[in-house]
Order: sequence, then structure tokens, then C-alpha cells
Amino acid sequence: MSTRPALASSAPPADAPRPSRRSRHGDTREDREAAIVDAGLDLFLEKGFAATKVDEVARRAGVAKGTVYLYFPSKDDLFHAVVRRSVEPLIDVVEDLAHDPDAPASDVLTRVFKALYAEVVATDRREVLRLIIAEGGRFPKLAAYYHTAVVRRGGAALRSLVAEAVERGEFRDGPAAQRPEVIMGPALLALVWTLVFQEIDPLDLDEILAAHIDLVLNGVKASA
Amino acid sequence: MSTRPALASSAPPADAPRPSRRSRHGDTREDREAAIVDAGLDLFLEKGFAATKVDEVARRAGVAKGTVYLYFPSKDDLFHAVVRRSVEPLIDVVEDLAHDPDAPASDVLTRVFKALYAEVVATDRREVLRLIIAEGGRFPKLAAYYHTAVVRRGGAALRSLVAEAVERGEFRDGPAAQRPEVIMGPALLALVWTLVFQEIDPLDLDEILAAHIDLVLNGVKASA
DNA sequence: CTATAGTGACTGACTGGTCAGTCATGCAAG
DNA sequence: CTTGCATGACTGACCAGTCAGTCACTATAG
Repeated sequence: MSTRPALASSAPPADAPRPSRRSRHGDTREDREAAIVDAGLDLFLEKGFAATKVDEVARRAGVAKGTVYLYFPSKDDLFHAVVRRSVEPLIDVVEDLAHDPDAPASDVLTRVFKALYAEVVATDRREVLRLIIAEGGRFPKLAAYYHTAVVRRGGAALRSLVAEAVERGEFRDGPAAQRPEVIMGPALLALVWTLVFQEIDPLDLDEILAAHIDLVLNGVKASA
Repeated sequence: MSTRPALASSAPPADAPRPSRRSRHGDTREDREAAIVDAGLDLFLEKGFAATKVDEVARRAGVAKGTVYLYFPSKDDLFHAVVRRSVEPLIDVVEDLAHDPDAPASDVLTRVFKALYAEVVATDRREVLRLIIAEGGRFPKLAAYYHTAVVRRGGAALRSLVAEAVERGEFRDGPAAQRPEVIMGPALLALVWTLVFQEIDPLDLDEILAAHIDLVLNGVKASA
């Protein structure tokens, strides 16, 4: 396992272009893996980790249970892949919006809030957060990944946005400007509310978004 | 089996004072039930519903598995009892603080925020919210209970507090005052952050509390 | 007061069912 | 023919819920 035998004459070079043989059913290795992850995404989001059966994921992906284990060593690993797959697209969207150094910070924030409500809170993507909260305790690596991929990156962007606005005199300095994470709070509230009470007492997201923007901008703007 | 013989002369009257026999081990029925709920509380909070074994709850409560089923018809019912038990104390604490019609609303809010951070966000009680979020989907009754017991009640109190402050001219009217739920957002953010990222990147709750108060009060206060 | 029958709280081995992960076999592509 | 992907029946572990039996205590009889 440690050293290769020296006689490796006809051994394929390490950088062999991977035959990439088509699978039995005519699709590529990547297609199948994606199908499995997609099926897992649906089911994990819908039912959580424990209640989702590997067999079910396999059937929804159109493969047999054993096939799942050709692509992922365990249910845990499949779960990680699923979360990664569902988080990554989010990041790019938001990062694009936030990077606009010349616009007033209040415009940038408004735009980001609107995007978050429309693209996350109001869609099934919010379920990702349920997974993170629910399973984060049992999968510390999951929490760590999410922290690195989303929280740390988003926090840094937010921090610099606000710091610049303070310097420019657009925002008031103070405890809130020092801890700009708090301004995302109302969006999280809307998200969690929707997750838990959607059926019982659905939130009017437009109103909440307006209230959020109103509260935050008045809370941090330098007094006129 | 169906009817008693008519001669039941010395039958005890229906209103007999219930001997209230002590249980085999010398403690009362209520003691044992409480012990089981307490054990369940620990374990459900720590591991979630699916990962907690009834046998484990029983052992921690110092009884046999079968005994649990003498007190609760199913694991689900035990779970409900556990959540109810852990939520009820919270409500009273906060409700007391909030009811102070003569104080300025900003003082009342500050007091409530401080209490929430100290009594919930900074303690194991925050785990209750993880349960609600994680299992709310699979137990709609749980979400409904929490909504009635906590959200609806708290929301009503908050709404009237803010409405009065607006009338008095202390708070500015506007979208935020119309949807005062949003002002609780940062506390929820702190709570969820702590739940998920405690180990990785712990939050300085004092700073966040200060930022929260700063943001919210400046966000809703009528301009001087 | 002692002996005996009655009560019901408590126990834990057992059952039936579920499910993650394995592996002998089949089969299509090269 | 050979290679290695794909299959799904199978295994072993696990666990919610059950129930026949035990035992501490109570009530009544002698």
C-alpha cells in the first residue's frame, strides 16, 4: 500500500486519461453519481437523515441499492455530498450580488436581502438550513463545512461592506456596525418561521422583507 | 365479566379517597413520571428523537423499559411530554418581564432581550429550538403546540407593546412597527449560531446582545 | 398478632420489523 | 474472452413495543 513495486513496466501512467467507460445503461459515471446525489437531496431535505433509507434513494435514482455503495462508501458520505451539492450554488449567487464596491451599501443590502428571501427563504432551499441545524450536532464536519463555505465567507463580505459604509459616513458606527451579523437576523427568523409554521401560520414574506429592510437600514444609517 | 353480581354490598364507594399507594421503590407515581420525563429531556435534547432509545431513557430514569410504557403509550407521547415540560417554564419568565405598561418600550425590549440571551441562548434551553426545527416536520402537533404556547402569545405581547409605543410617539411607525416579529430576528440568529457553530466559532453573546439592542432601538425609535 | 390471599407496579426477555452494508452472480462493453 | 459495473437477496445489528411472570405491599381471616 505504501510503495509501488519497481517493476511497473506496463502499468498505466498515473495520469492516464481515465477510460471513462460508459456504464451499463449508457450514461457516464458522473451522470449516475449526480442522479444519486439528486435523489438523496430530495429525500434528505424532505425527511431528514435518519428517516431516509438508502434503498429509497437508490430506487429514486433508478439504480439498485448496491450501486449507491459503488459511488459512496457510506450513507454518511452520501449525506455530505448532498449537502455540499445543495449549498454551493447558493454561495455564488449571493457573492455576485454583494460585490459592487461603488453602490451605496444600503442598496447592496437591499438587493442581497431581496435575493435571499426570493431564492432561499421562499424556496425549498430553506430546507438545507433545517438539515444543518438538525444534523449539525451529529455531524460536526457538516457544521464545519457550512461554516467555512457560507458563514465565514458571507460574514467577511458583510463586514467589509459595512466597514466601508461607516468610513464613507453612510452608516453610523456603533455596536451594530461592529457586529454586522445581527442584520441578517430577521431573514433567519423568516426562514425558520417558514420552516416550522408554514402550514399553521404562513408568513407574508413581502411584508417581512419590507420590515426587515426598514428596520435594518434605519438601525444603521447615519442620522440625516 | 361484564356485570358485577348484584350482591355487591361492601363494594367501596366510587369516590373512595384513592389509597395512592406508593410504588414498589417508595416513590410516588408522579415522582417516577417526572424522572422519566427528565431522563427523556436530557437524551432527546442531546441526541434528537430518532437517535434516542426508549431503553436508554428508562435506564437513565432508573426503571425498566416496560415501565416507560406504563406511563406513556408510545415513544411519540413521551416526546411530546418532554417538549411540553421544557417549554412551559420559559413562557412564564418572559411574560412577567414583558408586562410593564408604564415603562418605556425601549426599556421593556432591552430587558426582554437580555433575559432571552441569558436564559435561553446562553443555556441548554436553546436545544429545545433545535428539536422544534428538526422534528417539527415529522410532528406537526409539536409545531402547533409550540406555535400556540410560544409564538402566538409572544407575538401578541410584542405587537401590543410596539403599537402602544408608536401611539405614544416613542417609536416610529412604518413597516418594521407593523411587523414587529422582525426585531426578534437577531436573537434567533444568535441562538442558531450557538446551536450549530458553538464548537467551531463561538459567539460573544454580550457583543451580539449589544449590537442587537443598538440595531433594533435605532431602527424603530422615532427620530429625536 | 400472624397467616394467607389479593393487587398492581414493575421487570426484562422476546417478537416482529426495519435497514445499513455485503457479496456471489449476472451481464454488457471493449 | 476479459474486465469490472451493476444487481438485489441476504446478513447481522438494532430497536419499539409486548406480556407472562415477579414481588412488595395491603387487606382480610383466623
